[in-house]
Amino acid sequence: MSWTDERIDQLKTMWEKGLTASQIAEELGGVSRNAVIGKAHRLGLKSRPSPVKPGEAKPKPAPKKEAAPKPAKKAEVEAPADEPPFKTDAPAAAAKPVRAAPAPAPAPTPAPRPVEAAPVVDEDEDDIDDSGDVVAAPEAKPQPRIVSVGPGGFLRQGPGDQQAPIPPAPPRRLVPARPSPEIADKTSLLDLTDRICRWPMGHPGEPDFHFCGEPVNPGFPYCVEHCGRAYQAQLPRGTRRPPPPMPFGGPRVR
DNA sequence: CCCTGATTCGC
DNA sequence: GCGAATCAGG
Repeated sequence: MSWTDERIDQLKTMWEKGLTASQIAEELGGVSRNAVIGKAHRLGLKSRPSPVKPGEAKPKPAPKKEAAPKPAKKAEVEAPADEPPFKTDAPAAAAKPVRAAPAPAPAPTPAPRPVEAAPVVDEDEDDIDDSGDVVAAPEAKPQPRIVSVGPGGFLRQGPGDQQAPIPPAPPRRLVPARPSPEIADKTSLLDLTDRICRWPMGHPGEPDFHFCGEPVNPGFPYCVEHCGRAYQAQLPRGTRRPPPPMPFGGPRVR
């Protein structure tokens, strides 16, 4: 896998959202946790609480690379005696750049409590459907853990991932298993071109995962509607409009 | 042990 | 530029 612009963008988004490198790697697929971290650093986005002690000296541990079947090593030339070696242990205040600020005051980035997207309310049938078969709510889906981040930065998580507050008693009817005839002509990964919107609908692995498929907003990878979602400016709190409704199988605006 | 991110360094 | 190997803390 290579780092396409899209993947880089996803990486950035997820990284900034505080997802772990593992989660990001898993989400992106085809890359390892290390790859994600490495890329993140190369991109310049770093930081985030690292377990490694920052203030401690970093004695370069002898590179125990066992894999050194390479006889031809580049000659390591020590710096000539241009400069008299400073006493490395001397309190040279200006001798070396101080790298560990004593008061880093770790950015109090409280894991940005991802707000669970408002449940998709399907109220078009309301009180009907009480005829005959009772649709037992599946309740606990074996879904392991799903964390997806759309290009807009919205973050969605699996059920068991967070949110203790789910006390509201489960309604008797959750999802009336519907055949979903509208998912017949979904846009699959293979259908993607440069001219059709590649905004993900649903999540990889789910049976109805597909892409938007609308004609793109010229110059962008998404249609006009999803460009609005992807390139939102962070509005100040309060001014923010609540919920771009998740248009899963929803209204094709246009 | 598991997890995490940081760093190094051969490719 | 990439990422496995390695390090190091929790």
